[in-house]
Formats: sequence, structure tokens, C-alpha cells
Amino acid sequence: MQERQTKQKQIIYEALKTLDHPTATEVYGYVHAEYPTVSRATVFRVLGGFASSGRALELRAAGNEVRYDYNVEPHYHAHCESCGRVADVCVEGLPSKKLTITADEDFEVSGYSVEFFGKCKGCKGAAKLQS
Amino acid sequence: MQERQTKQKQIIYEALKTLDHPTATEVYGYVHAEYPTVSRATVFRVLGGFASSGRALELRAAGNEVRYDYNVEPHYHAHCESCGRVADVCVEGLPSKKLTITADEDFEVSGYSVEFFGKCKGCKGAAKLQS
DNA sequence: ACTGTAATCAATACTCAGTATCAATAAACG
DNA sequence: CGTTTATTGATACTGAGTATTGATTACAGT
Repeated sequence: MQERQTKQKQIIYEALKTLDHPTATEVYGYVHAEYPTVSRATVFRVLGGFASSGRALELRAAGNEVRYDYNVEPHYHAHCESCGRVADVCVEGLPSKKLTITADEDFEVSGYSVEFFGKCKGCKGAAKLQS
Repeated sequence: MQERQTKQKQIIYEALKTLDHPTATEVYGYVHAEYPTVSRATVFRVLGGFASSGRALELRAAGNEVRYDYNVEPHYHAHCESCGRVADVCVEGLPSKKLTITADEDFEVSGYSVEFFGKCKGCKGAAKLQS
């Protein structure tokens, strides 16, 4: 027996689709409002499971908390420098996976990712709240 | 009066130059061994100060702890997927800063960074310690 | 040198994301 | 239905980073 389908997983996946690139904590807040018995550990556990089974993407970036994306199609993300929110971006002009990489010591580079920064809609106008 | 030169800052900067892309905790360990009175909070504070004054780089990547680099010249880093260590890499074939980026909502993209993954010297051979 | 004062510090309590543990629960399957 | 075993809920824990606060200390002005 492997990978059971549980009500909690359905609930959490629904939340993941409803919310926009949420953190585990945001998913927990959303889920917990309607299903108070679903525990925090379960949300972290299930989201991690989604990520490692390829059912969701784990967006680990820039010191912010980990965010999740139900859209597993390859696409790029922009991270808001103010609030940490994530938006999808379309990019043109990226190299065609043909980079010559030389590490100082013998470091075996197996891949790379590109990360975009900026200000999201909310923070663009009302900037300088925390600086 | 601003930005004072203190013995702690010197000690911490020396540690930063001696260690290889250390975390704040690693710097603390190193410093604390020789100067037991320097507190953890000071190390975090001073390293953060170095970063925001441009005297060091803050390497925030891939869910790992923040690492610091005294080399503020623009260069790329590779992050070891096993131990989190960081190595400098030379890259050729990167786009000449001319990307066309379109965000979904009006997200104002101001920059991007490229992050490399792989295995460092130590973890390449002795792989699979934690998986 | 001496002193006033703002910047800094040490110590420590705290926050908060993520993890570990483990007994209780409930899918899947016969 | 009953057994098996993946999963869950509750809760304690970890560990990086931050906030607080009273004590120090670098340094400008004298």
C-alpha cells in the first residue's frame, strides 16, 4: 500500500489552487479556518509530499519562507522584495541551457535557476512600510 | 556620529575573510572560540550591517541559511545541494542583461539573479549521507 | 587628557518556520 | 467487516534570526 488519498490532502490541494503561491502557514490559515481539526504538521507534511511527488512546486527563494505552486509547468517567478509574495513572469531572452560553468574548486554543477526580484502591485504604491 | 569602528567588527570581518562563505552561526562559532565574550546577537547584527553597507554580500539561497561573502565583486555562486556550502563559479553564456520580462499582474521586476546547484568536493564523493 | 553622548555591546528572552515523536485514526484491500 | 499500515493530530522541540535592555565604549568637542 502506498500514497493514500485522504480528505486532508484534497482540502490542502484545493487551498493551494485557491491561494496565490501561498506559504505553508498561509495554507494552514486558510484550511484551518474551515477545518479547524487539520493540524499544522499535516499541512507542512502534505505540501512537502506534493512537492516531492511532483504535484506542486516548492519555491524556495531569497531567505523568505517556502512557497508552493500548484502549477508544475516550468515557468519563472518574481519575488516581491517587500512582502515576499510571488508572481509568475514570462521571460524572453534566456540562454538556451547552454552555459559554460567553471567552479573554483571541483564543484559539480548540475543545474541552475533564475530568480527575479521586484515590487508587487500592493507594495509598489505603498512602498517604504518597513524601511 | 555614525558607524563606529569597534574591535568586534574587526574580529568578525577577519573571520568572514578567513572562513569560506560562512553562515552567521559559523562566524559566531569561529569568533566565539577565540573571543568568548562576543555574543551571537552581535555577530548577526554586524554581518547584517556589513551586508547593508555593501561591505559584504548576503547569499540568501534555496532555503538554506543566509551565508556571507566578503568578496563584493559581482560573481556567481553555486550551492551544494547536500551540505549547503557555497562555491564561486565562473559562467559564460549568460544573457547580456537584456531580458524581456512580463509579469502577470503588474509586478515591477527590477532585477534577477542566477543560482547554481550541484555537489561540492566533499559531498560529491561521499554522497547519499542524508538521503 | 577629560567628558558627554550616541552607537554599540552582552545577555537573554523571544518569535516563528519547520521538524520529530507517537498514539490514535482511517484508507485500501481482501 | 477486519487487518494492515499510511496518515493524521497534538504537542514538544529545534534552530536561525530578532527584540529588548541596561551596561560599555568610540569618538567629537572641549
